[in-house]
Amino acid sequence: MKMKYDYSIIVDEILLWFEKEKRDLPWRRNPLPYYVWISEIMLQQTRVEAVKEYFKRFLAELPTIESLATVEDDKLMKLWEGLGYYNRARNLKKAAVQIMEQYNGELPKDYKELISLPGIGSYTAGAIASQAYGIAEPAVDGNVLRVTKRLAGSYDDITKASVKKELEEELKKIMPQNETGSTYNKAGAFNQALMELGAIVCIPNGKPLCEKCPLQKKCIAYEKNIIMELPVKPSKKARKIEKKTVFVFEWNGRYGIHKRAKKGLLANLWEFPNVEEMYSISKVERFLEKQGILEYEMELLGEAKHTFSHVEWHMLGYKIKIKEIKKEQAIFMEDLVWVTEKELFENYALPTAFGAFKQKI
DNA sequence: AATACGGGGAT
DNA sequence: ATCCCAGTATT
Repeated sequence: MKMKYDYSIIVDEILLWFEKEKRDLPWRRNPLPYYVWISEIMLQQTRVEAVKEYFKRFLAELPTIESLATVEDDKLMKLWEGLGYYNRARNLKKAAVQIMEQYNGELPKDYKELISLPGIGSYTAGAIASQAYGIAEPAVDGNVLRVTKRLAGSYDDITKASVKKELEEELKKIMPQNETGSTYNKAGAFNQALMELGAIVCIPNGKPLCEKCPLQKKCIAYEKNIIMELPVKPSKKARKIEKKTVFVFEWNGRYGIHKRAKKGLLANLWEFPNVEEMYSISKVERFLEKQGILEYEMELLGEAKHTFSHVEWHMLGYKIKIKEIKKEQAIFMEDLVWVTEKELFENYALPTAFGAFKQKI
C-alpha cells in the first residue's frame, strides 16, 4: 500500500534554506533565458564543477542566440571538446536556428514550445520556464528524484519514466506561484532549491548530511532510518569492451587525423586513425607495408583505457614517423587530414578518449 | 521500455 | 571497480 507524500509542506522551509545556503554559480548571476538555457544543457548528466569554465568560455565566444545560430560547426565542437554528449552542442545550434526563424530570436516561454526544441526535454523545459520566466513548471532531475523519494520514504524505481512523470505531475500541483509585482522568482527558486539540497545535503554516493537538512523532521526515510536504501535505482548492465590499435602518424611535420562517422559514438569528431584489435609490433609492420609505408620510425606509445557510459576502449598506441610512402597503396591513409601540432590543439575537437596519445605526440 | 550517448570525481 | 551526475533522443 503506497502512501502519498504531500510535498506542499516543504515549500516554505526549503525556500528559506535555499536563500541562505545557495552556491554562487556563474549562471545564477543573471538569469537571462539564453544563459539559463546554455547552463541547463551543459549541466545535463554533468557536474556543476565541470560546467563552470565551459559556461564562461562558451558565452564569451557566443554571447547571443544569433551568434550560436551561425557558429561554424568545428568551432562549436571545439568549445564543447571534453564536455561529452556532443549531440547536446549540435542540438543547441539547431534550436538556435529554429529560434531565429520561428520565435523572432527569443527563447519561447511556453513549456510545450520549449520542449519541442531539440535537446530540450521535460527537465530542461521546466528549468527554463521557471528560472528564466518565473513560470510554475517543475524541473525534475536526478537530485529531485532522490530528494523527494527519500522524503516520501518511497521505494519507487527512479529509473522508470513513469515514476518521473508522476512526480512531475505531483510537483506541478504544489509549485509556488510567483506573486504579481514581486521580483522574487519563487517558482525558479523552488526548483533550484530541491536540486541544491540534492547536490550539497541529500547527496548521492555515500551518506547524506541529514544533520544539515532543513527537512529532517519531514523526511520519512530519516524517520524510518532507511536513508541508505533510497532511492531505488537498479544497477545497469556491464559495459562491453572494444580493443583498438591507434596510430599517430607524423609525416613532414604534420599529423594525420581522421573525421569520425556522422552517426554513433563521438559522431563527426576527429580522431587518430585506428583499427580494431590490438596489433603486435610485427602485425603493425605487416599492416604498414601493405599500406605502402616503406620507410618509417616506430615508437610504442603504450596502452590506454577509456571508459564511456556503455562501452570501454582498450587501446594500444603506435607513433609512426613516415619517411617514405607510396600513396597509391595507402588506402587507409586516403581520408586523413594532415595538420600541424598547433592546428591540432587549437582548431580540431579531439575527444578525451584519445587524450593519452595526444599528449605523447 | 531499453539503449545509446562522455567524461570525471567520489567512494 | 562502481556509481552517478541540474537528461534527451532514438529504437
